Amino acid sequence: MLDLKALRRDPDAARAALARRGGSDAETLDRVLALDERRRELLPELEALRADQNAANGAIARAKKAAKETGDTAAADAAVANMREVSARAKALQEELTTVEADLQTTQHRLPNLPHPDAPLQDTVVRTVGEPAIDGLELRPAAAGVIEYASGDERVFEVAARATEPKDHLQLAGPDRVDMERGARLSGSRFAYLRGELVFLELALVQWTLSKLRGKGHEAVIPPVLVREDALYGTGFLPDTEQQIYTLPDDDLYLVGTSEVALASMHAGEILDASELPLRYAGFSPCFRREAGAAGASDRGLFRVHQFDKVEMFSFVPPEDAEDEHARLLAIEEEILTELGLPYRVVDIAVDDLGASAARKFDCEAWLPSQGTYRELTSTSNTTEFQARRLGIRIKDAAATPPRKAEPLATLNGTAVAVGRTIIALLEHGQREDGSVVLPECLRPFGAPAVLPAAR
RNA sequence: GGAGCGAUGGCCGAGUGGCUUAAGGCGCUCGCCUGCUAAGCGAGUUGGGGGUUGAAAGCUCCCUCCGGGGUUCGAAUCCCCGUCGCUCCGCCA
Repeated sequence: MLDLKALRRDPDAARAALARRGGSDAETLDRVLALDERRRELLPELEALRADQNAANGAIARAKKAAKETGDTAAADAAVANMREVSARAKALQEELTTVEADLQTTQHRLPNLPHPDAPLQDTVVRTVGEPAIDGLELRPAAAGVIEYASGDERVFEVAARATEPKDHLQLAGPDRVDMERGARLSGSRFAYLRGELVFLELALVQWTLSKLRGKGHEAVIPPVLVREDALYGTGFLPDTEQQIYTLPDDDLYLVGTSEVALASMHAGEILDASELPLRYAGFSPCFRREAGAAGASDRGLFRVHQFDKVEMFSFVPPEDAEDEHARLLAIEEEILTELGLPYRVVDIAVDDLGASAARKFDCEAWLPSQGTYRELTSTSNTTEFQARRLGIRIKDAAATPPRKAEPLATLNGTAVAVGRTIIALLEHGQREDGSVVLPECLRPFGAPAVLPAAR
């Protein structure tokens, strides 16, 4: 949600920023401004009547008291009759105001966040890190260091010219470890059983990540994944992505598509003292997505499923620190990919693809050998004050000079590990000629096997 | 799933239709007093919206007793719906 006062003060700036997203936000903005104006016409009128009522209140009380003693109720009755009229007018005004305010709120909720001025018009590769090849197939130097390429360097790698075709994750895992067929039989397409060693790989991945994040000040959280509508409106998923969300109509609950929803809502309605910030969390939860209209053969296996587990970073910071925090979350995502030995690139996401709540978003895309391309593994968004304003999360600093009144803070989110997609990348990159898979050293202390035997 | 009880300021807690503009206490802040500390005395202490202003300060009005409706000239107080908490019964991984 955007700041009404700011919109009122400088509507053209907002209009220009929204125009970069494309779409018809300008009309919505005009409607918001018109409703706001109407609201501010009605308010003083109604408040004047209220003041009358308050003033008359004591007088009526005294007249009633006097009437009780003297037995003469005429004065009291006249005062009441007079107020009856005022009250009727106030009631009519109140009704109109309520309608206008409800209308204002739903209209305001339709406006997306203003994009960051640096958010590009097209997806832009910021940097590419690591050699997009496969250790186990010896298509890459044994101890390849981190290689950085300049922004926009879209180097083409000779993936075709190799002795052995890389296998994809389904071939490497085999139907006993990623069981799509039985998953489909149970729940439909895009559901899978994860079995055997892969379960320990997931748990190791999760615990390695949570431990790392704890060291960086992110408190581990397992949140509810069934939430009320408010949480989805508050985080900007509604009204916007309803076709993507599972609902339980009998209970008025929704299955979250990411723990971002639950983490952002954790402090809904709270006023936090500046000294408590930053608040950083790492949520671990399943995520549910309907993936309506996402049919496509390129998303075989675990890449795009209706249910997956994810470790999500979430930060509450003062608005002026949001950009630094965004860089920090991105750096953690890159650190994780690097330590897992995955080549990746960072993409600055185009304004028209930001989603309602983000002002800026970076995706980290890992190289998938079987597809010969980079695919999204993680993503981090700076949602500035957009979510906090909807959720009523504010920062206050009484100790500051001058004292800082309660105002919305900034929220940011970033994927630490999307388990399914990370497993895909780990399998494909660790594969050896015989079909076995070497897993990253760092996961072993957390219970991951050193090597996954070849699929039967 | 059934039955009952409850929700008041940072905290405790009074308040069953009208000077409640929410008593009283605790905590906190400031001041006075004071060898120091404690005690004592005095003042302050929810959040939000509108108007005025270039902005801030100030001034002013309104709202705010879990949330939303209703009754009434007037609601913390009465009625309805919802949320959350507690107790009992039933069920249960």
